[in-house]
Amino acid sequence: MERDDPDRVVSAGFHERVAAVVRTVPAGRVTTYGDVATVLGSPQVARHVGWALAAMDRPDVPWHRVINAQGRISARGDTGRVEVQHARLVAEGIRFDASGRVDLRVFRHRFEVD
DNA sequence: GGTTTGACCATAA
DNA sequence: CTTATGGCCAAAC
Repeated sequence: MERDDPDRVVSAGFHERVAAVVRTVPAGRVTTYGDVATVLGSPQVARHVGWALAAMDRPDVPWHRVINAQGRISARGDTGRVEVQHARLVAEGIRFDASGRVDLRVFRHRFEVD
């Protein structure tokens, strides 16, 4: 990471691009890591999307609207964040089924596809 | 500077 | 449904 200033969030170009994309997701909608990665250029960088989001604690980035391709909230070990993310999505109108999954057919945001 | 890891994904069994 | 595997690439160690 940037060993210069821990306070100065991030300056990595990748993270910034991820932030820019995630910011375009409107409330009441969700997107997936793969989708964000695809918009960035390659669907294979999905892992980095999640990785980048982990470094973004800024309020201007709706990171909670980013879930995995299975319509589920991902949290490798840190379950605390999952509850917050789930609560935020529900508050925005996202509906989860009994299995805790989101219907991507309905809530998945399309990135300006013509 | 090589190895491990990771908020993933698709596919196979 | 779950588990395993390969892939891709940047950060962390």
